[in-house]
Amino acid sequence: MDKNTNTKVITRFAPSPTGFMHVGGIRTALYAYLWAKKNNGTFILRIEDTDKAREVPGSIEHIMKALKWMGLDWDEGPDIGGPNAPYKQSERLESYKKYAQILIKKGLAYADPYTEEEVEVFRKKADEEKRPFLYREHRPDNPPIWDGSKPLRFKVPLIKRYEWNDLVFGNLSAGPEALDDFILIKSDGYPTYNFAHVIDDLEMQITHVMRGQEFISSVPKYLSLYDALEIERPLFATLPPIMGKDGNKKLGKRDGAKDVLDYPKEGYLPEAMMNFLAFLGWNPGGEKEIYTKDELINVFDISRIGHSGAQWNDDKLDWINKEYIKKLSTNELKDKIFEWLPEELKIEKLISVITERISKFGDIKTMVDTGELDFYYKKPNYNKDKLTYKNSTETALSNNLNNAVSSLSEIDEINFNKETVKDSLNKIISATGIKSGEILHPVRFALSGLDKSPDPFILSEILGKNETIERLNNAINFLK
RNA sequence: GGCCUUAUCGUCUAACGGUUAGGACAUCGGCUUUUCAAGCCGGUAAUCCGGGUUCGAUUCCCGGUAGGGUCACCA
Repeated sequence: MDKNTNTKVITRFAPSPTGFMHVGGIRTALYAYLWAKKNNGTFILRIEDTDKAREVPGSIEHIMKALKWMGLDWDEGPDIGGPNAPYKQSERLESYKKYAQILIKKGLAYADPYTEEEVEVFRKKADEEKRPFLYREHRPDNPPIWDGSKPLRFKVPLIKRYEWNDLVFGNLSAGPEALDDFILIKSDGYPTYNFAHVIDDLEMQITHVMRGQEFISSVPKYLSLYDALEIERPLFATLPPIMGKDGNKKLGKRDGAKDVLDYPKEGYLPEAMMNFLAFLGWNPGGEKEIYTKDELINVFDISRIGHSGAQWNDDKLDWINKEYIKKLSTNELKDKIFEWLPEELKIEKLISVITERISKFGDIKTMVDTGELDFYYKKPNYNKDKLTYKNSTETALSNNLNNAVSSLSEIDEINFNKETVKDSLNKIISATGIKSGEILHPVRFALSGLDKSPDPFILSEILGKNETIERLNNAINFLK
C-alpha cells in the first residue's frame, strides 16, 4: 500500500557518519530538500550510525557543515530536535527492539545459529557454483531463542516476485532471488540499515524516500518487511548515479569524488554548486540553465529526474561558478576577492582585471603565485625583444614611446582613465599612420613587463598617471 | 555467474509518433583596430546495432551489444 499523497510531504537525508560528505551524497540531499521545500513539506536530517566499527569521529559535524554550506537547512535533526526525536539511530534502539519483538511474535524473525565463519562457508560455496548466495537456503529448522547474542534474522514470509512503482524509474520488479532472510539486528545489538531505516521512516512519517540506485536491488527485501509488519510504505524515488569524470564508474571516494567542503576551499560559490548538482541528472526542460535556489525549488520535479548516470564535469561547474561570480554585487565581489589576496594587492582597481580572469576564487591564488599581478607594485624588467613590436626598428620604438609619453602627459590627472588613455593613444595612431600594435604593444609591455597582461588602457588606469609615465620613461631610457 | 537497470553530439541534456534532432559546457574559426583573459558571432559534432508495430519511429515492442548497480553482522 503506497502512502497517500494528500498528506504533507516529508523527506529525509540519512547519511552514515563514516567519513566526509562527498558530492554524490549531497546531491541526494539536495533533491530531497528541493522536493520537501517545493511542497511546503519537511526535510529531516537523520544520522544512520548503526555501524560502530566504521564510524569516523567528527563525521556528523562535517556532514552538517557541508549541508549548511550548500544552504540545505533541515527542519528536524539531531542538533535541533523535532517531533520525532531522537534523530540518531544509535539513540533509537528501543524502537527497533519493539518492532523486532512484533516480528518474533509473528514467527517472522529468528536467531541465526551459525557463526560468521559458518555463513562464510555457505557463501563461498555459492560463489564457486556461480550462484547468488541466499541465506534462506540454509534456514535452520529449530533456531534457538533470540537472546541478543546472535544476529536476529528476518524470515521472509513469502518468496515471490515483487513489483513496485518508482517515481523516477516507473514500474520496477525483481524476482525471488532478491529476497532473503537478512539480518535485522546484529550481534552487537545495533540494527542493520535494512531494518532501521524502515522503522524510522515509518515513525518519522516519511512520505518520499529518495536514495541512490545502489539500493534498488534491496527494495524487495524492504517490501517484504513492510508486508510482514503490515505497515504502509513511503513512495520511492531512485536516483541515477553520478559517474566519475574519466571512467564510467560510479563516482566514489576512490574515483575522485571529492569532499563537498573542498569546494569552498577552492573558492566555489555554494549557489553555483547547488545549480550544478541539481542539473546533474535532472533538468526542468527549456534552455535556461542558471537557476537560483528559489527558482530550483519552484521548478523541481521528481518526474523529470533522468534514468542514466551522469558524468561529473569540472568544466561545466567552473562555467556555472563564473556565471554566479558575475552576478555578485560590487561589494560582495570585493570582499570575496580580497579574501584571496595578500595585503599589498588588496587594491580595488585590480578587481575588474581579476574578475574576468577567474572562474573560481581559488584561481586568484594561481594569479598571485605566478606573479601576474606583481606589475601593480613591482617595476618591470625590460627586454628589448619583448618591448619591440614585430619587426619595428629601434628608432620607431623610441619614437612611439616618446609620443605616448607626451600625449599622455597632456591628460589631467583627474581624467586619467582607460577611456582617455585610449583616445590619447588612438590619436597618435591616426596622426602618424602607424599600426596600432606598434604603439600599443610597447606601451603594454613597458607598463607590465609581461607577455600576457591586460590591455595598456586598463593598465594605465590601474597604475595612475605618474607611474604610467615613469614606467614609459624607464623603458625609453632602457633603450638608450 | 544470477537478478535489476540504463542507452541522443566528447560531456550534461531537450524533443512525452511527424522537428532542417534544439540548447549548454568543451573544442575549432572570426570579430573585438597588440598579447592574454573576458565578451560577441559562427562552425564541427549525436539518436548503440538488428528486427518488428505504424502511413511515419530518437520516441512503442522484441532480441542483441555495451555500460552501471547488486548478490555483507556496510549503508
